[in-house]
Amino acid sequence: MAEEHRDLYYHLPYYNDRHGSGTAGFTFSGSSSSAYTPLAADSSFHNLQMLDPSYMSFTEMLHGSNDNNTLAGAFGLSRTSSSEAFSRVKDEKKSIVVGTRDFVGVSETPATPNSSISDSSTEAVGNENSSKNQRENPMKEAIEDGEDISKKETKTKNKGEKKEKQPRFAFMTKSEVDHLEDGYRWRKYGQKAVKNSPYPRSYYRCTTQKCPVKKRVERSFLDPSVVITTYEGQHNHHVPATLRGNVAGMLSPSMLTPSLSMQEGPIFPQEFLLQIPHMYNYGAAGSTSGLYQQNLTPFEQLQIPDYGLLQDIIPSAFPKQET
DNA sequence: CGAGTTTGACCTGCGC
DNA sequence: GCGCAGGTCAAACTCG
Repeated sequence: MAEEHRDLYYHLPYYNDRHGSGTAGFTFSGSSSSAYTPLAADSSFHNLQMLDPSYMSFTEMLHGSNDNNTLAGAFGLSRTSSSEAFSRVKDEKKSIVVGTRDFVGVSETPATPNSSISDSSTEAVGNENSSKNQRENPMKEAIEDGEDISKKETKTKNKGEKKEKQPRFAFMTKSEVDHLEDGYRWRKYGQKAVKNSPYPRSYYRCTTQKCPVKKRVERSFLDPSVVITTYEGQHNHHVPATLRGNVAGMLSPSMLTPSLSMQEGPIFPQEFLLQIPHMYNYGAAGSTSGLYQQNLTPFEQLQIPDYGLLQDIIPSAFPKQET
């Protein structure tokens, strides 16, 4: 009831603003609190709406040129109004936002909005619906990176243990490095070959005790320069001190502290901030390992395995080309 | 020696 | 029921 499964996929194409000069290539569609307006979409995801491009530098976004002083503002979310912002999302059956330039975000709400994170029975229903929706809806299937959520949840459900539905964030980042530094410490616990992709998928867990956060890292085979990082769950701790200096220095305290407030619900924007690849690591002077400076259309960036179906579903959103 | 990585085995769900 | 694919485990290994 209080919690629900949410998957948010943000596309962080690349980051030009290495030195915070305010010339970031990271932009959002829309502006201000409506930047990340969830769009009502029917169950087949055909109700996709292109938003008017309005640009905002990454730096501005991070430093709060928007209403709420955080990235949340850029997404139309804020620390104080995140529930409101998300409620806007969850009121919709499904939502998708596509920016017309450098940012593409897809937000999605659960098939069972009322399912509780701790209510296994409700969760079971949600699982069924989720699986069903995935089959019925290629978009959803693509977005959820196959059926891993339903699989996982069903798996745990069958074990008789209730496992929280973990919200997920996926970032697509142009990078030559697979494992993007994000301020947290991770332990790799698995690697699997991915079907239809020459690139393996790596599985990481946060090494902090009792922190449930996992992430998966894989590389798009259509555009090997794109790394897809999917975060699952929420950190219940701060960024490790050894890394915080690097990270926290770039973020306001308000961006850092709320990540602890699990009981207040997911604070995605803040987590998001801390998990933005490249913000600090590859922004370091002298780094040559990180980012391309070239421009890409969001559609080029979207052409990763799991998102390829977007092209079929919303052809108007993609330039014509053979894949 | 501890922390992290590698990698094959195992488990589970789904489609046929 | 079987095979496939995704996800996880855990022993062995590497590294600092």
